[in-house]
Amino acid sequence: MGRGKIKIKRIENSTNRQVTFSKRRAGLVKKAREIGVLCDTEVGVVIFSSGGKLYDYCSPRTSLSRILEKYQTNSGKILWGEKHKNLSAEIDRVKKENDNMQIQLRHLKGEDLNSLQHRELIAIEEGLQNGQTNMREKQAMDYWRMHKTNGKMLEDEHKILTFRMHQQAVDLSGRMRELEIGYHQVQHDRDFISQMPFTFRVQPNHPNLQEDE
Amino acid sequence: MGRGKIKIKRIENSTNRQVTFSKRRAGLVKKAREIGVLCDTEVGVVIFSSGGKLYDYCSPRTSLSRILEKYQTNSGKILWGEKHKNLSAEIDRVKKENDNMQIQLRHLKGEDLNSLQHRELIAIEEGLQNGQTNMREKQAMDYWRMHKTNGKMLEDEHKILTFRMHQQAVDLSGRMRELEIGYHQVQHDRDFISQMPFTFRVQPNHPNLQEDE
DNA sequence: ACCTATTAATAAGT
DNA sequence: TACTTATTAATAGGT
Repeated sequence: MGRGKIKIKRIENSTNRQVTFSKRRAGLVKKAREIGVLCDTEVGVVIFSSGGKLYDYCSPRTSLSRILEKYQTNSGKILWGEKHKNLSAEIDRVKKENDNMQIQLRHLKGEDLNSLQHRELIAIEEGLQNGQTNMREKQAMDYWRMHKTNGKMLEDEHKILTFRMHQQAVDLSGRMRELEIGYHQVQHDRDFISQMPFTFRVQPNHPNLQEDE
Repeated sequence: MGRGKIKIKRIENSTNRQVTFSKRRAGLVKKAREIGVLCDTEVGVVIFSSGGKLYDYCSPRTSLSRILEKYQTNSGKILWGEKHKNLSAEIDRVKKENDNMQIQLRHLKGEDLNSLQHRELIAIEEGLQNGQTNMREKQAMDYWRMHKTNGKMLEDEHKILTFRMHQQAVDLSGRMRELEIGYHQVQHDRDFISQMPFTFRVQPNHPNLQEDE
């Protein structure tokens, strides 16, 4: 890939060899970085120039020595001591925790959903609902406290608020049940609507549809 | 360098990620071999797939462990105490990451909200809404695919579904705006209702309240 | 695994 | 060592 094709054999001209080394070293490191990011992997590269100079690369969130150690553990060659292995194992353990949380976060943010089954989707949606319910309670509490502090809390309005929140909770849990049931009905039913999660059904008395009738 | 340009960021689709990993791993090793031959250098490459599997390459006439040893000797900085320190620091770093994610997760689940400011609460609620929107899109897609496969997809019902989802999105974003505005109004107003986030207000035409009128 | 349109790497020249 | 560009090499997306 250049002005001409070259054979993969030692470059005799030392200047050219040096230039090619610089360029290709940069290329190799770039490729290593890319595969690390694209494929979420740990990569380490060590290069000794013919002059004996050391160049290296390793993916972020780790270190070359850790990669090398992992290599030794994995390939069965033991050069370094036991205590360090313990530390390394601890790191692996914590990183695994880390990965799991990362996945959970992704799921809660609605990313990476394709790998999930219905059951799991339902669990996540439930989690989101709970989160929202809690958020709203917290916000309502804030309002309540604020107005109490200002001496402006009105009993009636608090009642309305409470009722409304209760109503929402009931509404939500009802929808969740409908959703779950919907997913487990027999699939060869002709009645599409009856299988649609309640969340998506058109409610006849919904304000935005009444006008269309 | 393919049918399309890609961004260098984690490939979300796990199948594609796997395929790309295989291809690029081969490419990386080829490049390593080439620079070794062309420039007469020793090269070592270590890759851990996200599944933890080890892949490596090292130039002929040597071995990875020899390269690693040379690396240690040459870089000299990896004395035992030093290495120990590095590992400990790594553990600390990863644990800190861990804690942060844990906090994020808690917040998304609606726990531990008292330490947050209104702005942050709003951001989190927005995140929850996005997550739900994505969830629902995914579920709607699943339904659509399912019924298409069964040959039972009815055009009209798909239209209703689409309309309903759009309506919900509009509804939600409207509520969010109302909520944010509500929080920043002057606090000494007598009118409690006007300060209440739209989310909590009683809507006169809500089906569950109409009966009470 | 294979195919190929496209992008990316780079050899040679300056 | 850095820049340019003609050319080859790598590979993304599809089958």
